[in-house]
Amino acid sequence: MKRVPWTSWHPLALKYAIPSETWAEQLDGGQCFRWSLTSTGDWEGVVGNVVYQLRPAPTGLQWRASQPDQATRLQDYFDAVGAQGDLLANLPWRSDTVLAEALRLYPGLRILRQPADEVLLGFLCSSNKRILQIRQMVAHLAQHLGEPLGDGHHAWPTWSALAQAPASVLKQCALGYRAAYIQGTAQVLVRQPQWAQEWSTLSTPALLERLQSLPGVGPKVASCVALFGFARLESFPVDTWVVQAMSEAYGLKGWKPAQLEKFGQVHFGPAAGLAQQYLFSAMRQGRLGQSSAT
DNA sequence: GTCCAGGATTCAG
DNA sequence: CTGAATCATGGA
Repeated sequence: MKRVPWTSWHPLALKYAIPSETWAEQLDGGQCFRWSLTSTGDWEGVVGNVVYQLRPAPTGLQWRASQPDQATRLQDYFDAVGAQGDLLANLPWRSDTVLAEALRLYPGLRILRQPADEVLLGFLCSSNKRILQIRQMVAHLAQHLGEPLGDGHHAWPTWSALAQAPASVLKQCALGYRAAYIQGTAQVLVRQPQWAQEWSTLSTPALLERLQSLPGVGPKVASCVALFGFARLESFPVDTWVVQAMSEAYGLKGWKPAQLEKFGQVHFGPAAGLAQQYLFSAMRQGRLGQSSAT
């Protein structure tokens, strides 16, 4: 088996650091699905057709990649310039003790700027599944349909490969009823290779509508793709955990997802999606108290 | 064996 | 339009 042609190690300078207690939630907290903690304590993951490794060092965070010239790409992925960190100041944590607690639990947590194709494929797998199983489905898809990158790693499969995949191969990926969603969406997007770039010019409401025209994409998945894949930070995905958080910690019992989405965007403002990620993480890990918010 | 999952779609009323 | 049933699979 061919080996990963690693570059040398490079420093990764972040305006706002991601401390050690946040890394697991940052890279394995349900917004991305292809990072893993290695036996040596480093993080290893695939973005696009590139394998990356991250490791702490005495001089700071370091990374290397399976291809050269990835510095700009990785800096963008982790919002190295700190645009989101600056937005945190505008969230209502001064008056919202629930949010304040969630922010305190995961210092430095941010919305990764992932390729839209990967977010869409990942969340097409997400319906009615736990994060562990989403990871497994995506790993299977990459293994069977993605380009080999060395040492057993595989690139994300292209929509073309997904559209042409035999049913027997999709069956091995344990997608369940989501296989039809994935192949249906692939068959649409393979004819629009520039879809992400073209749709990126749409307003957020128009983008959400376009996304929901794809098979297997409803309100929640569209909201996640807009947030994680198109950097629409005002997007406020409402999943089972957010429903629970809003019900228990904010007293919004019985509210429907669409109502909670509206509430979130009004209450949290232009960076509602960022707030959502903190609340999601805290709730999912059972660390969100029941103190009331105003 | 039972229950349920970062929901979407289809169907009944 | 709203709410319920259905969907395929595997981990807990």
